[in-house]
Amino acid sequence: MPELPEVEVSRMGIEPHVLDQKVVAVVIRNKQLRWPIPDEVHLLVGSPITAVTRRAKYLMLESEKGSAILHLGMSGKLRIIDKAVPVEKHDHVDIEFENGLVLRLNDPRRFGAFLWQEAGQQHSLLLKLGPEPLTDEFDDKRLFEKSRNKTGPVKNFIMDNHVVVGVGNIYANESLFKAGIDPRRPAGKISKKRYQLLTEKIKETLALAIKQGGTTLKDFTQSDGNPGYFAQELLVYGRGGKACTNCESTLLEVKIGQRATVFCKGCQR
DNA sequence: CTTGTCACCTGAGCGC
DNA sequence: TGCGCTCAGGTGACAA
Repeated sequence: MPELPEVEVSRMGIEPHVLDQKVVAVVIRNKQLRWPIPDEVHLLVGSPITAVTRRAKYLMLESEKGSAILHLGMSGKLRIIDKAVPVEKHDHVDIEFENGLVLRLNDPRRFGAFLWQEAGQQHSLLLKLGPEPLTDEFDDKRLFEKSRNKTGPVKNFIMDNHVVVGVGNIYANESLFKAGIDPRRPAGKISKKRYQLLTEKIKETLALAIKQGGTTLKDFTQSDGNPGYFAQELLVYGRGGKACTNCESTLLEVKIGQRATVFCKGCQR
């Protein structure tokens, strides 16, 4: 399900309901997510949430004791609901708050994670992450320099979390189309000028997607249960075999690094 | 070091 | 209806 925009939309949806709210219970129905949920997550109980933050596609519920770290994997969804709402299939975790609301994690494929980070510590998963795409730390200079000597396709390069975080399959496809770059082109052979455009398009695409409430394909919903509307803006993702919106030629679909890749042979070089 | 492949898991959609 | 197959928005772990 979620790429950075969907996670950020979830964060914004959750924050007003849980900020400064004391956690009264953490209910775990199935601890077998990508990793077993550690017992330490119960340390959240009794303290108010001091912040809801995001790093890459990880969400952090912070408290004085430490932070609960949530990752939605491919199929995870978070909802803010009343405690009385009946539990459904794949509702693995509830975080209950003093105000009677519950943050409920539903994740059919269980590629998501629910982990714990001691106050003042940095979880090992977060240590090696590259810069946030929507900050000034992510710029064309960095992209260009990191790409030298890279022989693999540029699409894999921009999806590499060491290079920049939060660019998943949808937005990699979309950004490369908007920048007019063939996703198969070796990352090390792209000019600085073209990386400048790509950097702009990545930022622009992610920012627009957040504004639209994320991309609803099958099952993404915002934390209020409403869908995101960015799917209407998709120019190439999921449109293999259809006409390019720019030149009308047929969009090609190939696999790059096991992932569906759609591009226009005419517009992307 | 880099690069590529596999694995984790469930559900939807398709052809037969 | 049912079976078997493929595919799906992520990413750590491992092999080469």
